[in-house]
Amino acid sequence: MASHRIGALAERTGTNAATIRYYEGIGLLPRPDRQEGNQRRYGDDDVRRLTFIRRCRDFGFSIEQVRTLTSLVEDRSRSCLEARDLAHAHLVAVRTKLRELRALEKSIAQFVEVCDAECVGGPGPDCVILDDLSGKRPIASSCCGTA
Amino acid sequence: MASHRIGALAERTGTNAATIRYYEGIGLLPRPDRQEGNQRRYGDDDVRRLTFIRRCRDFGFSIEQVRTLTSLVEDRSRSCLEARDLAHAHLVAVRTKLRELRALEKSIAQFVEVCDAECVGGPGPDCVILDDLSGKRPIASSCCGTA
DNA sequence: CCTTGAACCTCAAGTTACTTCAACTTGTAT
DNA sequence: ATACAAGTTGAAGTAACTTGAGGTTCAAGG
Repeated sequence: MASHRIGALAERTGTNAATIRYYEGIGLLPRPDRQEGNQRRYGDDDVRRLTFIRRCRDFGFSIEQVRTLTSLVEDRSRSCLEARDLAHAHLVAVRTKLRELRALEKSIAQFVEVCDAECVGGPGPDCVILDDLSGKRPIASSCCGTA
Repeated sequence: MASHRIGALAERTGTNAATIRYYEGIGLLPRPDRQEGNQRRYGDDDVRRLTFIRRCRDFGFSIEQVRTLTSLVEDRSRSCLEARDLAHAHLVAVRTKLRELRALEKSIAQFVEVCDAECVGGPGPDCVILDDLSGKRPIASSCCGTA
């Protein structure tokens, strides 16, 4: 049985040690055994569990959602379909965000392009390209006229 | 000149009224005029500005980053090239976020797919798809065997 | 054996970006 | 006139951590 101290667990899972203690505090991780000098000792199960938690968090699940998911992992009498539904709901949210982000990327890229094309002669106080970002006018038109 | 009260501005921009007051408090939005009874009145400029802020926030830019961007929009004496550079830096950030989000979408979708494919016969106590998330095994394989 | 420095401990407070609440005032519709 | 929705303020609460203070414990070198 591999036994890790908090630093090793932290490194293995890419988690801050303080965050591990925090998770223990809120009951997301079980209280581990302690060695002689009161230091926490973790086993491979803990590595797996924390990896799972971190991955879910990275995926944007809230702590409460992760709690639900881990309880599903723990309690096999409950349906894996429940997990599927949770993941599916999350997928929908991710896809919405993705669509919006793509639109944003497009408009910023366009903005930068216009800048490159029209600001080369040097900027002026009447440059209007900043209006683009605030939606004052549609992107692309004249820019940087020196008064 | 269209003049909105806080509720109208909130609805138009998809922002909580409390958040609007909060933005005012931290100086992200200018203090608006007040009507007779001390209620805030906003114009179309405010609608645009808040729309811009919300858009940036939705895409993960911090309040401080948004502050920089809006100051560029506001202060015309500064170079539009500065705005270009900032926008370009933001574009890089957005693209990174996009990549991450796409990867996320892919893995959640895959997870849901595996669930759909393998859990249709009904879940069992030995369902192992949850192991996928904890990294016990690679995604995709048998699932939900009823003991 | 002793010391030194990294890693660990606890508990408290700080951070970001809001949201919620209480207690009150104003605006609007019947 | 009377509701009642929408607005006001200031303070406190929330999520999910992070940072800090002040004190142990552990592993290595002299």
